[in-house]
Amino acid sequence: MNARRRSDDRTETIMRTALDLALEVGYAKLSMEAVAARAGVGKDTIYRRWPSKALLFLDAVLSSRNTGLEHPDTGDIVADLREVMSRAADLLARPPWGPLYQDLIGEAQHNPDVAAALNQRFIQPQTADTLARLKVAKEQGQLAPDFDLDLAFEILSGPLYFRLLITQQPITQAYIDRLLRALFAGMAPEPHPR
Amino acid sequence: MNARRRSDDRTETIMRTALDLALEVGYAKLSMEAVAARAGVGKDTIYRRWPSKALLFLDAVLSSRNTGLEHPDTGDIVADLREVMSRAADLLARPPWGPLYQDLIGEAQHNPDVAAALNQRFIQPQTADTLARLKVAKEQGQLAPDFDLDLAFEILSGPLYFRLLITQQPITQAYIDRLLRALFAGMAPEPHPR
Amino acid sequence: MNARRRSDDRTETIMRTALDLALEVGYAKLSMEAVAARAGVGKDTIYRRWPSKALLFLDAVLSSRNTGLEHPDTGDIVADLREVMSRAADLLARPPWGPLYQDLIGEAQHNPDVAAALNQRFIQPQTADTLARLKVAKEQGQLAPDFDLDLAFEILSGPLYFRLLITQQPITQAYIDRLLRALFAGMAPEPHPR
Amino acid sequence: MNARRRSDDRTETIMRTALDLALEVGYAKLSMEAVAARAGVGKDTIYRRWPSKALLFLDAVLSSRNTGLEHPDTGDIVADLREVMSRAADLLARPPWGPLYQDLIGEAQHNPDVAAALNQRFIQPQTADTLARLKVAKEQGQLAPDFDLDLAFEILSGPLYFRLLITQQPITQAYIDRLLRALFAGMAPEPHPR
DNA sequence: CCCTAACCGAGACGGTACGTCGTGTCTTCTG
DNA sequence: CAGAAGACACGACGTACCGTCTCGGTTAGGG
Repeated sequence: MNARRRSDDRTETIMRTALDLALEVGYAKLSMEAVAARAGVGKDTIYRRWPSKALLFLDAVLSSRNTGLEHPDTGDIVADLREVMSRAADLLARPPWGPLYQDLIGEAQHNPDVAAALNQRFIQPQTADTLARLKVAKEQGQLAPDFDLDLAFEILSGPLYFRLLITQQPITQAYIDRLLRALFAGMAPEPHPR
Repeated sequence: MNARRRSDDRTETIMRTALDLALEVGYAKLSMEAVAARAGVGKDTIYRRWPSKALLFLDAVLSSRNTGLEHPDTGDIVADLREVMSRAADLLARPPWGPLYQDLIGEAQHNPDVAAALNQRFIQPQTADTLARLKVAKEQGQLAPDFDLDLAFEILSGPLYFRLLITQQPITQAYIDRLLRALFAGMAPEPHPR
Repeated sequence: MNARRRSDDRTETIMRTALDLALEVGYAKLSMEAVAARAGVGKDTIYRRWPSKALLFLDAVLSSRNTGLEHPDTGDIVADLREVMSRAADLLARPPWGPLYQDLIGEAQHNPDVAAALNQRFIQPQTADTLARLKVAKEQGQLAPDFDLDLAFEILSGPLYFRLLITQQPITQAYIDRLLRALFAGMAPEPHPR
Repeated sequence: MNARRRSDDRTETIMRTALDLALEVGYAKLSMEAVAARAGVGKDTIYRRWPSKALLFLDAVLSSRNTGLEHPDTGDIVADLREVMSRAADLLARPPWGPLYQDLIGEAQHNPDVAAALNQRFIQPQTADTLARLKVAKEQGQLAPDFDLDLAFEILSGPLYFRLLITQQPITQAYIDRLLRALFAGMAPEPHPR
């Protein structure tokens, strides 16, 4: 009801500053000293809140905006997935967020705390949202009763991450459509499946 | 024809030392100083050969062994893919190689040189090998003429990397089988696709 | 008239704590934070009373005890001086007071406030006491009318401080006797002075 | 014969810089960071040579000049002592050297390394020089055979240090003369000594 | 006897400096 | 004469205190 508490102000100032700097020089060259200096804050004030650069960065990235990646429900599961995948590709594979997200995942590879926090705060909610939408579709009969929702999610997500992190090929709308078509129309090895 | 040249010895000594140290303390805590000291080599001798820690590490990891991930051809494309995917999962997602491979990919996220070298020296050959095997299968009529080989490769690889890098769920034989079944038996959403 | 006021209690608690800590870790490693923490007192409560660590320390040392260095008057000026000098050497050049006193003088070298307070609160009273005793002796005819009292005091004190602060040689009873003998029997360079 | 070695240059640069800074801001506010920055040198380069600010400062002060406090020998011991004491008072009790010397002695009060080095490198040589001059005088019959040389030195030095370090009274030529007169003419307690 | 202003503990805060580590370059000296 | 050894300038680390500044929670005295 009343004004935001003093310490909260600093927390947000620091995260915003960290994000700004990360956007300017990249996560690798981000330094606690620079964040402290630009934020007009003592280093202790940062270390009191985050034990490492990695977790500050994670917090800064994940707190900075609402992802806008919630699933709509137009009644057409394929259209809805297409919509969210497109938005995700636009957001996470393009500047300014793309490099930050890549760095976050890069850091997670050798930092269990970051890996855990990233999973808990971003991957799992996003996964749960997708699975919920798929579940509704299955209940509405748009998907077969034995449709493997978990696997479907990974088949849709995996290739996108593969392109983002490994081959760095662009993730186009056409590619998303190919993926969706393969998943929902079946990728039968023979001309006439079944 | 005669004994290996002196400088080659050093190159290999350094790479082996770097690899040993990386296995002991992890890539993040690997230092050029430590490599030089343990290898009994001047730091310049390292910098003369590699421009950065990242590329030395990449070289050390990729040169250290033959991957053994070439595709067999038993005539059964699914069995052959299953075999290679299992071997890859065993090799790349488990200690001692798993963490190193993860670190390599992590480093690639903010280091274009590493990303390029990793692609060129590991990902692309591996991709080409798989695609070649798939092409043979298509020519033998095991796959439909319009079967999207590139996409198939990414649908098989993507989810494995997703689990390795993002969710850190285990990559079991059962999971590989689920993936292969989905891809080759089709994942029709409705009982009677099309 | 009634019980000591609350704030006085704190003042003494703080000084006592400062003294304890100084005895344990030395003045150089004494910190206001540590004093506050051990005294169970806020830092402001200390700063409200003393403007700096140095002046708190000075207060703590000088308030902690009565020196017991007042001059007796047995009628024998030499014996009386000998007595006081011995007591001073025992007190100020030996643990636990010696190191504290040395630190105080050390601090005074670059802190005019400490230098002034030390002079005013310890050195000058002590000097005045000695000079008063010498004056009585002169009036009693034990000393020549033109005996230079001020200089005599400095000749007695200077060498003691020289040993305490500079050469760190022990100040023995024998040394004090040598000093007194030199001063009162004369240190004639030639067999027959003048 | 050939040019000064590189590392020697840095050693001297650092000492000179430390001395300059000490003259500007005083020893208490001298910081290793500031020395390094102004000398254009990494902090490690300083720490490789001196383990602490105190020892760097000591080295800087003691190496910076020849004291010029060697004893002349005009044949008149009193005149020679007077000469050296005057020069010492001018040098050590006046800016710019006075404050530095005071700080050095101040630091020595809680730093045994500094105390030892100061004694060994400055006090003892100076003492030895004075005693040698006194010894010559005694051999020439200017001083009585039982003249206590060591004590004489301390009676001459002690009061000067007492004024410098404790009471901060000025050390005038007149004061030096009073001291010398007292020592050599005798300070008889009675009107007619002996 | 309650109210209220002063005081207090606790410790966050912006700073400064510490002493250490690793980087990539540059020197020195040796086998 | 190449290479080990390591010095070097630099930048960042994470820590310790400084002296100032909130923040609530007493606490005692005056109404």
